[in-house]
Amino acid sequence: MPEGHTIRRLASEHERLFAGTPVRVSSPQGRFGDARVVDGAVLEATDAWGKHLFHEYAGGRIVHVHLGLYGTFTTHALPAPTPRETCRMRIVGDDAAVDLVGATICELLDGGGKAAVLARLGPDPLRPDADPDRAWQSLRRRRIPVGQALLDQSVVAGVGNVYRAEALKAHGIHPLRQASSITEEEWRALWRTLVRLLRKGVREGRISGRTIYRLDACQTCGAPVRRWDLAGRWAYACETCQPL
DNA sequence: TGGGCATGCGCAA
DNA sequence: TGCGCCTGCCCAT
Repeated sequence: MPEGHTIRRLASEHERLFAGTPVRVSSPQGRFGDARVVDGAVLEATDAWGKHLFHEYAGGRIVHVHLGLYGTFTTHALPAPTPRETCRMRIVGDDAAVDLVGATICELLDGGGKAAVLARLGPDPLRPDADPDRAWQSLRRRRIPVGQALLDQSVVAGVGNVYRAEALKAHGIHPLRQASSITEEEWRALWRTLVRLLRKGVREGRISGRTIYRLDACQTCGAPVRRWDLAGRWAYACETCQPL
């Protein structure tokens, strides 16, 4: 379930479990060979930006994780069970262990590497320092549908298919409207909704209260939900609530 | 019990 | 443009 709210929760949990103490880091599967570089190091802090998670170790070593579509972290009490064969990274601390499987990215970076990742990302609605105007400046120049632009992580970071569908629906905006046609007022309202929905997702640990995403009928008016392929991802709209 | 699908993204072709 | 990643969930059988 990895949209931005999931990553934020993982960052908080991992910081609570491990921050300030040395941890054992390994790669039972073997595909994260650089695990040995941080094995035994102190995890100083965690950070989340959009769908990207960072474990920041002493000495400027940073482990960067992106879960992709079906990567997951699981947390175990100690003693941790034997890791499954596909476990990309295991972290063991004083009180708990976490296992990572199925991730798209699990790599070692330095500060410059992290900066390069962040440079490709737009503002994250979950971050207090996020600048929605940066996203607006980016959005208004795009000659693509607004639904496509909202999934572009260089415009806004952390929004996935569910939040895209629900946020546009909440404001009666059809996903196929041109990004450049969105007014500044509409964008500010959309941003506030993204902040509200993502924060709710962090609080609840899941995305609740869907009104169109993967539903047959609009929960507002009962009209059938239209679904079509938009740049390789399913898009959803109630064409009564969101006229084009 | 097993097939299909997906809240994502990078890369090869 | 389509595949690989390699899991969890839902649904048909």
